[in-house]
Amino acid sequence: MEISSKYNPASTENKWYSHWIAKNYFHSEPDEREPYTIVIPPPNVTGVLHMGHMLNNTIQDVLIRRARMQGKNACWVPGTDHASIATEAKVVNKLKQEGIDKASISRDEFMKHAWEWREKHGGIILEQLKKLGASCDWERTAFTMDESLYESVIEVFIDLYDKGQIYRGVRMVNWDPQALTAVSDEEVNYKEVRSKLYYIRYRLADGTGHLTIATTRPETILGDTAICVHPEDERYMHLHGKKVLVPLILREIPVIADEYVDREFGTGALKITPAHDINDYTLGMKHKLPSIDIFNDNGTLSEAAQLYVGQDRFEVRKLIVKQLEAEGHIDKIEDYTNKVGYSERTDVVIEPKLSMQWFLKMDAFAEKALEVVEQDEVRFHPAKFKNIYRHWMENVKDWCISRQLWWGQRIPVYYLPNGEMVAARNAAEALSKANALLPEMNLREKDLRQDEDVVDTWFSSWLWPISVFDGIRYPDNREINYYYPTNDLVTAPDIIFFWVARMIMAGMSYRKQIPFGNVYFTGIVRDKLGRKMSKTLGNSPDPLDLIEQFGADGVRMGMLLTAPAGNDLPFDPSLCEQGRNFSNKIWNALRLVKGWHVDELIQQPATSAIAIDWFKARFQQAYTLSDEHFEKYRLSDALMATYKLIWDDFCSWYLEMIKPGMNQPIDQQTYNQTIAFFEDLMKVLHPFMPFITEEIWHLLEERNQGDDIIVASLPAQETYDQQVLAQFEFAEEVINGIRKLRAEKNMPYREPIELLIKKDVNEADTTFDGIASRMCNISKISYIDHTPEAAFGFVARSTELFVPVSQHIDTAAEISKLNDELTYTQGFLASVAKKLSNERFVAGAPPQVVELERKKMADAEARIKVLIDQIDNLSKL
RNA sequence: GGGAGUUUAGCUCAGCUGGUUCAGAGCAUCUGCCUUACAAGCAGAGGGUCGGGGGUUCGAAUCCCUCAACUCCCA
Repeated sequence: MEISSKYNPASTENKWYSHWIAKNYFHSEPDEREPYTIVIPPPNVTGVLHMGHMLNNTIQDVLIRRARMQGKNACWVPGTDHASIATEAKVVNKLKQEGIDKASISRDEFMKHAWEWREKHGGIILEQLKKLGASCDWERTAFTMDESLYESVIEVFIDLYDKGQIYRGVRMVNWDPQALTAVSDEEVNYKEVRSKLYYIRYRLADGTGHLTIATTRPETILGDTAICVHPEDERYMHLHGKKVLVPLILREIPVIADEYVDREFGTGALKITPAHDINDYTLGMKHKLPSIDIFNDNGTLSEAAQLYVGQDRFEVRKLIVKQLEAEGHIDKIEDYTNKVGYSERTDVVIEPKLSMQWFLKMDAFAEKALEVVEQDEVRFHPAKFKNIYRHWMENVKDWCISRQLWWGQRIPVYYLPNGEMVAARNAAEALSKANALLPEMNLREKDLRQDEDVVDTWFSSWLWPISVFDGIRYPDNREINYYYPTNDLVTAPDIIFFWVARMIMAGMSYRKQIPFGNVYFTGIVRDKLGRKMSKTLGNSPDPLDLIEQFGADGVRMGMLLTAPAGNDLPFDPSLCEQGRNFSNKIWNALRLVKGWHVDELIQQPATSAIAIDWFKARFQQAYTLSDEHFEKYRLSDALMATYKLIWDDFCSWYLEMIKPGMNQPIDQQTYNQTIAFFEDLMKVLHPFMPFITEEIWHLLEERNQGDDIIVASLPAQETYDQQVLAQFEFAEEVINGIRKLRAEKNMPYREPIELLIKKDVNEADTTFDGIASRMCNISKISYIDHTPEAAFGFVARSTELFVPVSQHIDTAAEISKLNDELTYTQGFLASVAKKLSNERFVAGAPPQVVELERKKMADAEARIKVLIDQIDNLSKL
């Protein structure tokens, strides 16, 4: 068979992905097998694949593929969320470019445009996942605006509304003046910015002087309704109850006292703008202050501001400072660093704003959701995230779920003419509910008005593990009963509250069951400078470019190796190189093995039989280790164990042990066993590197239809021979000793050497002698009882070994080296002896530990004797 | 300001409930090799006072205290 000398990922990857799809291997239907389910954390439908997704989905694919090969019914549900703010912004923009103003079209028309946009641009990210090898059940692809998911959201809203858990109220919300909607606390990013602290004078109304306050937002003075000082602040005692005048507009406002004020900050006098600051709002409530909202929804000043009406808030800041200065109100201006909230969606500065919104009460949800995590019913990996989760749950605030948008599930609340409300699936149902409520009014459909807003996107995502199986609308359907609860959720830690927490809440509430058993928190992918990768920074490599460069397998491996759970991942594209190199290594091993020709007539060499025994044991040992790592969700360690098994044990050791001589045939038995090993290795590696393993699977042997590695069973776990592993360890020490000797003494591998072992052959373990001979090009191994002259010696364990040489030995150098080792060993002995002579140690330490120390002492003594002998012998030369 | 976490080799990280002279892995580095599977490779080697200080203990990277630096979350 002709096998190309370089592995070509691109063609291989497309070929096998199509094959898997054609065979429908990714699809799952409920059956009698044990289910293994993952629901994808739905990416934003407007998104494109970034490094975080790559990491996240690689991990999910590893878990899913492994489960599939374990014989479970593996089901990975893909999908996207509708990202109301982001998508609406895109659609509005697109319309604007076409000369259409959103305000000029109807809600229905807008929705039509939005769906068009989604058909055209949505789901790019899912296509990209295929390049990565993601084995999602594409037939199950879900979207949060799909009819069944949409209706589920409405059902849940109505249910919660009817239970009184959803309420409407005026609250200070995070207002996004660009998207023209409220956003949740979790959608505000606080950034440190350099700004100014303005010291502004307010004249006393009685003309007896003035009072200076400090603020970062001078434009908001127009909304001031009080000045607050600390009650015990002596500087201001005399002002309590007096009035001051707001500069420029000369509104009279009181000076109040409250312990909230930090006397150290600024001048110790705080201006209070209840409509535009959350703390001021609280104070305003407490002191019954009026609240003057000076901003329009788009961030310009309103009539209530009296000045600068219609101008933008940041523009006004500049203008008002000038005017204040001109009129002598500015005391001084200092540089100042503070944190300002930005909208995660539009990146504009959030304006705290009072508005009427819908809220969901959280406390009842939080209690149960906390409990299941505390009790490890839902397990977090790594567990440290439990603390963060607990802290949030214990301080959880009601969830603002309304958004002033059209793209999303419209709030199913209908207002009656008298101001009462009903929640209903549709207008007809609302009408009948309304008439039941107010029979005497004889209402008609046109008397009802539905709320204009939609619910937060996360209000659909939190139902995701249930709604993708339609478990809200049909709580007893076959799918939800089979697939729920799902097994693992893989996500980045920054959205632990967005939905890990809320999915658990929804699960406990609507299924009385956890939504998933394990949550794997990935790291956040950062660049070399430690910055989060983002489109705005432009510091993220294009994942598809990487795949092209290193192959999907290479990229997958590069990401996994350096990404222990929960640790940030400083990404460097060269990491993928390691993955690519590994692919190539495997490919070359295949070329070697498939290059042999088999002679059925020749006997299996004894060395090959031993090599096979050893590798069998070694394989099981590493396989077990890798499995243990999986149990702990330490995927990078599991991969590393497999990597070393293949590269070091299989390629560097095993293949070298059994490799026939140049142009020599190999015996049938060894060949078959080697192919079998290769197959097992590919199976174990498959979840990590699906493409190359499938390719090699098919190159190793002719396969029947349907005999594909993706659906093969993982090798069985067996107990293994510990003894042969121990024997090998000694052989390895000997071989390494010889290699080192050759390197140091410039003895090329080509030249055969003799090996003399100072040991009684009847006591020696000669199992690996043949293998050592092959690997080190040893012409003869002899067991001797004396120390030979003119030979380089070295020690493995407490056995002396020698390689006779013809050339001159630098005895002084040899002796010096032996002396170094002697010193070290003597030091070691001393430390052990000290320990053992300490009665408190012998009495206090557990017997096994003491026993171990005794053995160490005996070994060290034997080794010292050997070393001294050697030095003596060399000295005689 | 409140909370959590991190600090071990040049880099990224392992080191579980103290116990081999325990300090380890991968990558990177250095040296020697184009040994017919592989230079995307082979064979060797070097490299760390486990953030600083103090304590508990027969024994501390591991437990306690303290200081410092960094990161994240919340306000």
